[in-house]
Amino acid sequence: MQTPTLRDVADAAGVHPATASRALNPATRGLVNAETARRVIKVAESLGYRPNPIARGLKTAKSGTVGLVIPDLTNPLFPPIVRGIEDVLEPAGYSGLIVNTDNDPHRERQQIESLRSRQVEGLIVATALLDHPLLGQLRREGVLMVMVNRRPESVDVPSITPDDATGIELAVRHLVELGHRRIAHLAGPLNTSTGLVRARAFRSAVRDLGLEDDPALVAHCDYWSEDAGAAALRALLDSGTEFTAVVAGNDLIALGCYDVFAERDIDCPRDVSVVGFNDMPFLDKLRPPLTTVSVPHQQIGGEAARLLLDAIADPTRPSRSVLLPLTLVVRGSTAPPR
Amino acid sequence: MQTPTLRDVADAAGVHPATASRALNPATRGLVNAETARRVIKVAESLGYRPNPIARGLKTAKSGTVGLVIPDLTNPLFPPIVRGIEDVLEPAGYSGLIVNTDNDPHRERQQIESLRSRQVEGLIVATALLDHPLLGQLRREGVLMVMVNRRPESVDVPSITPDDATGIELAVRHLVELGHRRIAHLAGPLNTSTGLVRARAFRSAVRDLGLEDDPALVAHCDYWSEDAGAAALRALLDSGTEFTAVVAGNDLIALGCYDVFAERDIDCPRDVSVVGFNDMPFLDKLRPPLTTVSVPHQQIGGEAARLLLDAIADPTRPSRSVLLPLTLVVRGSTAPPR
DNA sequence: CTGAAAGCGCTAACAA
DNA sequence: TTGTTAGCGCTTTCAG
Repeated sequence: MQTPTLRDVADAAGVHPATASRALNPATRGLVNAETARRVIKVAESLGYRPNPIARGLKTAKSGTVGLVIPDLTNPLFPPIVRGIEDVLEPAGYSGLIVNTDNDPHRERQQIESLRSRQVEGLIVATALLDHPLLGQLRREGVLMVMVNRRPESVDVPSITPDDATGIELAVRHLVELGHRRIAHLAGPLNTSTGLVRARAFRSAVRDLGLEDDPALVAHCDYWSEDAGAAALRALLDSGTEFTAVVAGNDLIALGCYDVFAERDIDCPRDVSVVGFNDMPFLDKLRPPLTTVSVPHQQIGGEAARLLLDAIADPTRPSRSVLLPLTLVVRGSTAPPR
Repeated sequence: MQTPTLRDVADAAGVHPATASRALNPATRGLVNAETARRVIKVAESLGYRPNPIARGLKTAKSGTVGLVIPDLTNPLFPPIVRGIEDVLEPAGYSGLIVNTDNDPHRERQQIESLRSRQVEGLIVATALLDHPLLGQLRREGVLMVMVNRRPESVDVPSITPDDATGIELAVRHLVELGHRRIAHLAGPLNTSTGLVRARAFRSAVRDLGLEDDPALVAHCDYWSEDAGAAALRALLDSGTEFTAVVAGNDLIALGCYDVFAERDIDCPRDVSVVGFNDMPFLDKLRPPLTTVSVPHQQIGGEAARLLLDAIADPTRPSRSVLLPLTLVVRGSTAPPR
């Protein structure tokens, strides 16, 4: 036998499908005689009835799904975020449809198209391209959205972001307290909001802590990758600029530094200290274990999902944004300068 | 205006909705006058029409979704698998619904329930519990399934698995060629098929390569975790059994060994060589970089998705299983014994 | 409190 | 080749 439908339940219970529907839906159960309701429920159970959310969705125009737009699930940043999202969506009866954009605007457009046609009720967007025309367009078309890890500049969209500025300050302060005076920054790509925010935060932290704000101490990476980090550090080293510590734009960039250290026989942390950003898994297994700013990714995902569910429940509610506090995890890659 | 429906397109093109439907669907386009078809398509485009797969699904009893059942997305094993799956599903017009079971059988049951009620057309299951009664039940109820990373013993279900046995042999052979004679194995949990297969493969590889098959050289880990790996290695060390190399059940267990090496001042690879399994990201950044058996996770995911799509296309096709070849990645954690 | 009837958006017979 | 009709499984008016 096929999976039973509402009709089957109604027939078996000797009621009209509409009555069965009301009895089975907790929200409308009150409209029905308690006795009848009980009977319907029992029959439904014995038949192994499970409502078909697709059919329900067709009627109610709610799909029970939301789209998760991420660059690449394979980037260790995202799995915890996705997990945090799912853990909040699931008990609310929602599920997430993941798409990977590889940061390709064309692909992103396409994927979002596809999500919309699948009738997602909202979007959680974790792609980091700045100034996206698509963003405003979606906004205007009334697509509910929450931004993760990035605060849109021009558009009024709820967002949930780590407090990057404070995180960077934590890193710089830690180095200053160890006695460092010449601290370099390997900034992430400046066309990403994260890269920009962290680079700005670095310079103001340096000034606030009474160090000289020397532009020569900031190098830029073209990508958030080990290779780009290594290249930037090499350039910095080759420029002859003196420094005793590095604040990397993220952990991958910091890993690139490790490669250069091996290559040039530089002893970390004795010659140079390094601080990363994100606290990816297994950083404690590196030699030396990487000191880094820890970002609560799973919590970020959870908050994002909550924000979106709120927006779905009441689309008129003004858009709220959340800034999550970060912590510094001190490990072995930082030490006093010698 | 709301998003246009097929009706709107039909009206605007001056045809019946059914005609519009035929014109828009590539599969049935042949049934319609080429001229008319072109017109309908143009109108659809200009209106920004996008078909509603939910409504379509209600009619055709196909949801265009498949369920991905994994233990925990946060485990670095799974993101590449999921990515591989999505990359195959997407061009086929399908998308994946991910659920995390945390290896809790109750939760798993529940999640699969929920997936089924969402009308997924099939399941890709990557959870590793052996001998699952649920499995047979689903099978009997005609749920299409593909197993990833594990070959179900009793039930006839298509599966796609890495060739663990050969992988282990690769590892053991490498160590033997380096001159090791007393090689230990830190086996994963024996209630997982992976743990079992690798442990068996280890013993037969040892015999095949002419070493003594000493049971004292095999220790068992209760979990696939660093802590369990560390505990197992400590126990082995404390037992007084002599060995110069370790084949770890997976990379996490190998990482646990690194912790013990640090703790007990053991020099890897001079005192003890270690081989991992899986080739997780960033293993090359460890000190020493971990030699490990590389598993093509993304490809595994892709194959699994293909298998499932095949089964969906023709459910009567006999179930095929795939064994993917592995390679050994030699890094710095293995060296001749001293 | 319950039933009747209509319809969400689409597709698949069947008829013309 | 196109239109008609019916219906996927469910919810939601509106009567009764």
